[in-house]
Amino acid sequence: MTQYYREHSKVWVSVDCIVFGFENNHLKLLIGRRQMDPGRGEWSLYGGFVRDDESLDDAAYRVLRDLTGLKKTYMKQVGAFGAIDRDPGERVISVAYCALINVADYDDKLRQQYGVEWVDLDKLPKLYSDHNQMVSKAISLLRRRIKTEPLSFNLLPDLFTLTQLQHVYEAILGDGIDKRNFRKRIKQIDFIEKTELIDKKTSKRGAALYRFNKKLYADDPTFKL
Amino acid sequence: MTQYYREHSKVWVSVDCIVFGFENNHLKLLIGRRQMDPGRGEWSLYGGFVRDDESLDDAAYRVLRDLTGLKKTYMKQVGAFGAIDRDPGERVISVAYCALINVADYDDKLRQQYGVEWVDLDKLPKLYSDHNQMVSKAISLLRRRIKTEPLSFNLLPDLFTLTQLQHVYEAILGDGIDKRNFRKRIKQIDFIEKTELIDKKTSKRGAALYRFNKKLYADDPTFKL
DNA sequence: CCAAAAGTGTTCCGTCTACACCCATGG
DNA sequence: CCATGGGTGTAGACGGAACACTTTTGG
Repeated sequence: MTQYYREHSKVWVSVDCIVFGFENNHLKLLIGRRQMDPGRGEWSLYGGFVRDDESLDDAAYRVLRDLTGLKKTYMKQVGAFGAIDRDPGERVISVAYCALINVADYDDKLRQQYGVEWVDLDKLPKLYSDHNQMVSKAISLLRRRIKTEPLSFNLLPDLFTLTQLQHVYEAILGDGIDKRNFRKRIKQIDFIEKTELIDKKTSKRGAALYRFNKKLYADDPTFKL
Repeated sequence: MTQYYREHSKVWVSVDCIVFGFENNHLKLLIGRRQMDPGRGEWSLYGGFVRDDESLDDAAYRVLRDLTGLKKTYMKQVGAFGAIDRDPGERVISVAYCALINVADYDDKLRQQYGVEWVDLDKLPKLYSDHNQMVSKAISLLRRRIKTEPLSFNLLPDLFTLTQLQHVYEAILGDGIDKRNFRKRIKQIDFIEKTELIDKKTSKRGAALYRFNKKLYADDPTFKL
């Protein structure tokens, strides 16, 4: 039976994590300098090889957890990248995953330890291999999904102001949104709850803090911005 | 340098083709009985292993061409499937691809020779391994994309009637569309050209035949049904 | 002459968009 | 007291959905 498999050759399979964050009203990407050959010193996504005892998804979660210490992150497969010479060393097929994390949850000591940086998405340098393509695909997926799935909350703290939320949408969609229209729409969404708490950090008057109610969303998972 | 790779293990990678067709106003899927172990005799998508000298996309095109003889088909990656035990024999990661073909272009002798059949999508049996999941994902991708990309033409002959076109949309989206609203929208789309030809096969009165003008679409690739 | 599919417009309603001013507060 | 960001409503435009009858012709 294994004869059937043996006729064919195996390849290395890796996962690469496209980690988005949100800071100073800008989308950021977590990238670092490659510390191994081939491509040593080039900017690169953070990745790792898939092991025998883990699924692709598990591999992606492991790689992200290794890097950030974060466990329950939003993660979605972007796609498999398999050009013959995409890796300059050997034939490696890579499966890209897109993660959305709250920058504040990421211990900055750990970040420095791994030598990765938050880079502004619109100042993204040339990356190793086909990583720029992966990022492009991730962004276009993100832009499409943000309209029908409550993704933005993954980029924010548990409590956030409506202005922050609006800035996330603007950063992802790439242009401005009318404040009144935005807030009108948000008000109609049950699972975005206003709390009694006030955030005084960003303004003198203070802004109401909101919260994403996961349970309410699970009850009625319809979303349309 | 290769030391770096050697620390990790390789896996088999295959591609599986989800081939959609359209016949008798229904979406059909091309599936066959597996002729090898493991899973001999089970219904299955048609697939093959990725070779050293071809990219993932090339592998998918090769597998589809082997099966159907068709070269310039619409094809899109659906995603990578990598559960540890998804293949009952060995660890195999599979990348699923979705193809849309015109049933009439597929030589029926060839089809029989390969022992594959067109099966109504809503009568789809239990398939081998995780192939049902692949199909589900392909359909949901298709439903989303059909609204913003001119995909339906791939399932039809070069010349088609508006009624046929409408049936394709109904089959994919899964419910009825108002004829007048549909035709109103189609009329606004420049790259769907009315020809002087009349199709008399489906009605006594005859229906105008239309054509998808690829060049016009390439000039202005905006589409919204 | 009739069955069967092709073809054709209008009205209504809900949704999206544009738009400008007052409020509260810390410094 | 003023600079700064927070918060609010309305009117007009637009697009999508509902809806029924006439035309053509092969048998």
